[in-house]
Amino acid sequence: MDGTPDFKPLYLQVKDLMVRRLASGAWRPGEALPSEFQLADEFGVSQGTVRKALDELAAQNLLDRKQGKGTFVAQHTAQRALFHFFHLIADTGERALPGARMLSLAKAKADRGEAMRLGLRTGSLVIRLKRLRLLGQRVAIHERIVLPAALFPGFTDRLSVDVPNELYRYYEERYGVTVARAVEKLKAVAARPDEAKPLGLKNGAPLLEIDRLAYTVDGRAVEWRRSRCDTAGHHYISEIV
Amino acid sequence: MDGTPDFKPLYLQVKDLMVRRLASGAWRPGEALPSEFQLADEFGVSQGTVRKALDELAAQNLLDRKQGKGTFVAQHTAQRALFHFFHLIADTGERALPGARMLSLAKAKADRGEAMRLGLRTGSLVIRLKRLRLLGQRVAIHERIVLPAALFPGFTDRLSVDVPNELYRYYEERYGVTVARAVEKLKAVAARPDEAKPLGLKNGAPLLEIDRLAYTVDGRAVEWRRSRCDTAGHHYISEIV
DNA sequence: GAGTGGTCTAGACCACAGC
DNA sequence: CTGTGGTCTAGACCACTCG
Repeated sequence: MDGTPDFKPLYLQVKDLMVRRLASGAWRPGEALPSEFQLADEFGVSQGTVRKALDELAAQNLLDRKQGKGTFVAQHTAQRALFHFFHLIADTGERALPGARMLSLAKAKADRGEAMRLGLRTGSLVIRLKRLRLLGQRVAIHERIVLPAALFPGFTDRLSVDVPNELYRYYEERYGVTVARAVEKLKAVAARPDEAKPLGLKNGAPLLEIDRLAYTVDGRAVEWRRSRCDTAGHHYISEIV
Repeated sequence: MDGTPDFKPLYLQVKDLMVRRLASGAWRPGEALPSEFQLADEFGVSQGTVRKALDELAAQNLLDRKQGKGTFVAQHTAQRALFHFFHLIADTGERALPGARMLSLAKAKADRGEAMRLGLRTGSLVIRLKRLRLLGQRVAIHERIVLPAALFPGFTDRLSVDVPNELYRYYEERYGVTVARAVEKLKAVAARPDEAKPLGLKNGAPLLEIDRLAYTVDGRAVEWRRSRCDTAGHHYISEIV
């Protein structure tokens, strides 16, 4: 009747259960998981099967395994932001997290594009955030960020200056929203007047547009971010293996 | 005296031996490897240890494992080119390999930049190739490719029109040079006259520059490619996991 | 030394491809 | 039916961390 073979290895079933725990917040970022043998007992499988599930989750960067210490729920640290979620680096090879200067922060009703990308109904409330970012000393990125307001209660009540530079860590610590995965679409675009001016460029200057949708571990879109970057002296790095 | 702990798991030693076979051409693209048990016998380890080495090589896309059939050396097919090595896709989500139109093909002495990137001595011979590429029906990419001439004997002797669109497959089949890995650096740049004209753009129009260095399995750089792309209606995709 | 993850082994059985 | 890779188990031992 169906056609789907629907055979699912044990270790994948175990993995699904673990993902559910991560998504539900039963296991929180930074926490240590029970040992492999404890988990094996709990799930009624052998330690080897648990290990295979854990290894896959670690490969997806959802867990951190440390020999001799234990298995920990991955956490958004500065290091992770820098090496995992920020791909713009200086042409010299140096990496540094860019500073940020807030331009505006407001709550509004989602337009069609925002609603579609974030999986909301048109008219749902979203938080819109604009800021400039600095590569080295130079203002080089104009950034627009859109969040579903329902997931971030009280976000706009805070003074603009309070919203920190490292947003993913902030989402995680303050709202329990962990970004696990993102898809970036890159284009070259011409700078518009409102972007060119703060970046010290002429209208029409080439900018690298990075259009990012970020997702939680259970697949909900939680942030839409569009960064327009002056890539003089910097580049976006992408490794193909 | 030394400080390096230098403990190396068996499966990594086995993996190294296998990589050497791949690099040497003892195992050629498309070929089937011996079965896990045969390999285990040959290397004097258990089948589980061989499996772990094979799994890592498969994860690096150096091998293809097919249940019920065997383990095969990865090969550059159109599919692989499309999904693995070509990241420009239409904004609609459609993917298609771009056509190519050769502009020029010549042998010359490497300049400093070419020599440095390809790990050659200045003055070594390189092959320079320029072409235009089509996204859909539109000429949208201006591409410059540089190869170490020593690895591709007779390349420039062929009529330009003979050099095929899918270069990586051609390198592999004709010269036994397999591209296993690449690093791409992306920037937004302004179109120069010689680029703008064939692309039907104004001077200074924004282009996405993709600067790629491609490596063999044993880490030698074998191609430097710089593509400048008109990204109207297309984008470069990058997934962060 | 006790506890954790990492490696290695050996054997049984399952899913899949192809003759 | 046979051969391949894929899963699952159980047990031994190794490397690392920390008290």
